Amino acid sequence: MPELPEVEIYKRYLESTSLNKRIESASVERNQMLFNVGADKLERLLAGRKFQSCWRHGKYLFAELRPDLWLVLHFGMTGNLIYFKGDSEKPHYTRLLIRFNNGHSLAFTDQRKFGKISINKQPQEFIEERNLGPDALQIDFRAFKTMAARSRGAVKGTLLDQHRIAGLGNLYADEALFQTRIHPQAASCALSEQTLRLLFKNIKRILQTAIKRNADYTEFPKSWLLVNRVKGGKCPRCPGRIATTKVAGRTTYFCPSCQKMPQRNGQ
DNA sequence: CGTGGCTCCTGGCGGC
DNA sequence: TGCCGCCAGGAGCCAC
Repeated sequence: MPELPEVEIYKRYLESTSLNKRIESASVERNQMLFNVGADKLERLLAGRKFQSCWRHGKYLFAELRPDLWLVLHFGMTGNLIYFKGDSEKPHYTRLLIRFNNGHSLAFTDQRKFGKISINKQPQEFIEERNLGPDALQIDFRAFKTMAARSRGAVKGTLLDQHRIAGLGNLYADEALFQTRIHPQAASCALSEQTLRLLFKNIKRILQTAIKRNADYTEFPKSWLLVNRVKGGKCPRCPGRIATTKVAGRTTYFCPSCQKMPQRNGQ
């Protein structure tokens, strides 16, 4: 599930495989994923150009074709990038295929088609158009605190709202709340400054650790909820059991014994 | 303004 | 063994 760490890994993958190579041709295999550009136009925009740089904001990946022309990828739930030799064995679920002049190709694959492909003049323009919040790795504590204080709903919903903070999805939101011992239903504006500071630090640490480990869950610390995400499973921290509930429409895993609702007077 | 519910899509899995 | 229905998950959209 591509959340911020996965998209950061895709960015590095694109940078290490596909930068500064002339694009011979491109083909759109499924145009329902195109957001603001037609298949013909996208193919024409890509052909003959090179990816010059990459940028990431939240769960969005931007690839520069020209200073005022960027390809924008969103990976939905099952999106992936695959760089491969030749185009004989095109990967399953390829939605956009980009052929380079070195005989290699880059495929944007997406089994469930929740991903989106678009074109924009500038990443910043796209971010403003979509009204995205600050990137979860870039946001500072002041902005984080203000954002949390303004949100009256459950803290889990706040963390998932890409307009407030961009990059966290269902799994990493649960992880951050678990590691900070916050109940996912707690109102975010009811959290003390001390708790918010801890949550802020944990979000950064969790995302950075995940990136360092290539977003490979099998390499994550055993103390994380992510690797113990089984209903009724043992909490890695206390004798309690992992439970599930729905928060903000999402299945939420948490430990009811170490993630308590905050008391009226803080904490 | 905020939120809950529905929708898109597909494969995997539990139940009968 | 087969089939049905449910679920996962990001995010836009609509109704309240």
